[in-house]
Amino acid sequence: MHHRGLYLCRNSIATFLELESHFDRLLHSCSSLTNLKQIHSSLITCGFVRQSPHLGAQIIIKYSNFRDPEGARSLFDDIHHGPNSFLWNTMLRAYANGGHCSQALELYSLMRKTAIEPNNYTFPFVLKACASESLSIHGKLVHCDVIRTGFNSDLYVEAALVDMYAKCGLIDDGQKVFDRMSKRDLVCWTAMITAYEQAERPQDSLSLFNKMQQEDLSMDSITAVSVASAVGQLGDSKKAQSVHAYVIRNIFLWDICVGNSIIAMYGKCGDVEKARLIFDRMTEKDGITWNSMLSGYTQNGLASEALLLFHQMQASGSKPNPVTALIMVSACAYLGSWQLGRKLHNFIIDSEIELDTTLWNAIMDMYAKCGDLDTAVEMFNRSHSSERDVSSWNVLISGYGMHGHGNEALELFSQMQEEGVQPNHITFTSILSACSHAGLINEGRKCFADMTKFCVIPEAKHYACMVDMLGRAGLLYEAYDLIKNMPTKPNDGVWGALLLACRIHGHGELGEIAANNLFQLEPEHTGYYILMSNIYAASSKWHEVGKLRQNIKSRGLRKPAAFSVIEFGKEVHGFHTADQLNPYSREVYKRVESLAVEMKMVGYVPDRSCVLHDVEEEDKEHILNYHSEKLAVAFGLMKIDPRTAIHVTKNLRVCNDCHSAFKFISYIYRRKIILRDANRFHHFQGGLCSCKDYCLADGTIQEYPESRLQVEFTLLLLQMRVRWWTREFHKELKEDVRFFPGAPRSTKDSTTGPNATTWKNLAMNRGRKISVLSRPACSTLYANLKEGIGNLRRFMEEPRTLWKILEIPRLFLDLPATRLA
DNA sequence: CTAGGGTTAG
Repeated sequence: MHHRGLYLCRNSIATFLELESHFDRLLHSCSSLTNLKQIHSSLITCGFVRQSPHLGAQIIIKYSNFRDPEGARSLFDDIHHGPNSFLWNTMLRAYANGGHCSQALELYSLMRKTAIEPNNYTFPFVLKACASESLSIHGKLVHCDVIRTGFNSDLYVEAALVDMYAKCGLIDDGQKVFDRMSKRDLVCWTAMITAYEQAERPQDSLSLFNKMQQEDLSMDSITAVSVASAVGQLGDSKKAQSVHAYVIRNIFLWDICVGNSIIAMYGKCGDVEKARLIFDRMTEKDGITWNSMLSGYTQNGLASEALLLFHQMQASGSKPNPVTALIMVSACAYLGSWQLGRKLHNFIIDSEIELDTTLWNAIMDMYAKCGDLDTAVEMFNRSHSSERDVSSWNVLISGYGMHGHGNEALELFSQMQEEGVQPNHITFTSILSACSHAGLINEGRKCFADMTKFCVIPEAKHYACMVDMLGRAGLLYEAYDLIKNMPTKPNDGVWGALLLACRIHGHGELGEIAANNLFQLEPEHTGYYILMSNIYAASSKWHEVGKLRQNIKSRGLRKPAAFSVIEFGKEVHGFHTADQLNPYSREVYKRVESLAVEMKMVGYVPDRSCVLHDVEEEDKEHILNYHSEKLAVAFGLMKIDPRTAIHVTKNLRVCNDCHSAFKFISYIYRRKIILRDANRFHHFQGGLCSCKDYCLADGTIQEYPESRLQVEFTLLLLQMRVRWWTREFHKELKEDVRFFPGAPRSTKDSTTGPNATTWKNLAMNRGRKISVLSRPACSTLYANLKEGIGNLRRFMEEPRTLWKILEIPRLFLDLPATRLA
């Protein structure tokens, strides 16, 4: 082909038109950059290049399609442009479409200097360049040129101005241009509708859409995409259905984008089934169709469905892109599945998906949320500071916070400032919640006060962190004052934090205030009714409890189902409360029953207040055993190598009773249990939890938690002459709680048994103070000890039957059997 | 001969 072109030139037979149409055909069938360069050079050789601006323009466009703006520019510079702006416009188009906005603007200013008059074609290209990099100042200057040259009533130019202002974030200026237009077509309506949608103002976007319909304009597929996206932002399932219906009625030719945006819309409105219906009906799909469906699943907590679909996607040969990777990494983070997360990480590396900062951050976050903080830290350290952005720091700060390492989080926060990284609103959410989890109240107060120094305006979520922190520490009125002085209206997060604090400290008055606000804000949220009814129950206001229960019933509300996940080798096991679907459920059921007996022997007392059903006291205890997290931990005890930690993830907050049980289990069986709940991580080891019981206790951080006291005390009893001591201790308990708090009343002979001194010594040997226990904690402990000892006595009386039903904990086997006889 | 509005992740 190349040679034929030259032949035609040499023989000079061909007319201008013949040559032009010849090259036209060549360009039409040109399919590679190399091919294009050949055509370009043969045009130069025959000297025809300067003759036909038409061909020049074609080649410029082709170059830009092959993403080679330099090639386009070299041709452009070669040509004698003549006095009109045609080729300039084409070159501007090449720059603008390729996203080379500074080159486009340079060329535009060169054009102005060369005194070439811009026309109605010039402005849309230049404005597009300004829009793509949000250069509003340049955009405004171009707007001046538009007015000066009199193109301000050209429909295309006006639409481009609207779009430019919107993309630069100057939506009001865009609206002004839009309002002044004498005639509006679908494109500029869509531009304006999209502008509001992109600005996350879905209401404005949709009301504009309604106005458009009143002008008898119907949408096309591009409008449909924006409208669907706006409805998705609203999360209004009813509106989603009407948009869907409207699209079916008014757009006869669906393209993939419409299908994709409808899938995304349904996903965001919580209607995954409908999304899947569309997905299955789409005969042609692209990468975004996948991704939209996957994120629909993950946004609705259906991570396992997402994983299944991802699997099918790979099986069908579709290639995941970086966005797919991001969605799936977050699904693993949600599930807390380290195995799956690790697999996915390897997959990303193997399939050479580009690991940009966003994806890198998501993977770090995934590891932190799967309990593997070390790997997250290592990844952070391995990245160069140039590859880090604010989110990288945020991810690690919140990771430390989740695991209860408040000081590390604070250290990272100051390190970040030393490196000149500007903290944003998310940084402050992370650092405040880290302070809250670690009980670092003064540090938290200081961070909150410093926010304005960093030009971050405290939002409701920051107030919620503060209320949570102060509230847990028992500073309920300080928390309430903070809420009252909020510059904006307190939201559900803020009141929810106060309500939780009131539950912890049994404060009915403030609890009612918080609850009444919450019932108005979120009338469908079951958790708030339950929290408030717990507060009433704690102060025996049964009438009020009944009223709330009735309220829940009449609204037809249900508590979200609790769910716990545990990994075992390559298997991932999920447990629901009282689950019978799990293949191991029989074994697990037996194990939780025996666990309860074993734990009671060392002083565990089931916390029946954690059962909210209206059932007999004895049944309550039974129900506690079948909590999803207990089932998962029991499974872990049976199946997982004792040298490795048991990792469990729960979708809701851990229940108080399970929290206490896991402390016992970690002590008795010498197992490390790492539990992720909806709020944070709990690392159980040796009878202690890393959260220092901050989530449950009355605010005083106990250096010596009650569970540990109970365990050690009971073991002490076992090691001594059991029968006798049990009886003696029982007597002692009846008299008084001598050893808590403060000094013992009298010092008995230490050889006679575990009196106050024995206790003190026991505690001292471990470098602990007993006196840190507060009075309410003491009375609970006292009651629990009493019940625990009662249990122990009953067991002692029938040791033989007991051993039969138990898998005897190793610790007991270590004890000489004679002592028990 | 050259023109304007778009979908997934956080």
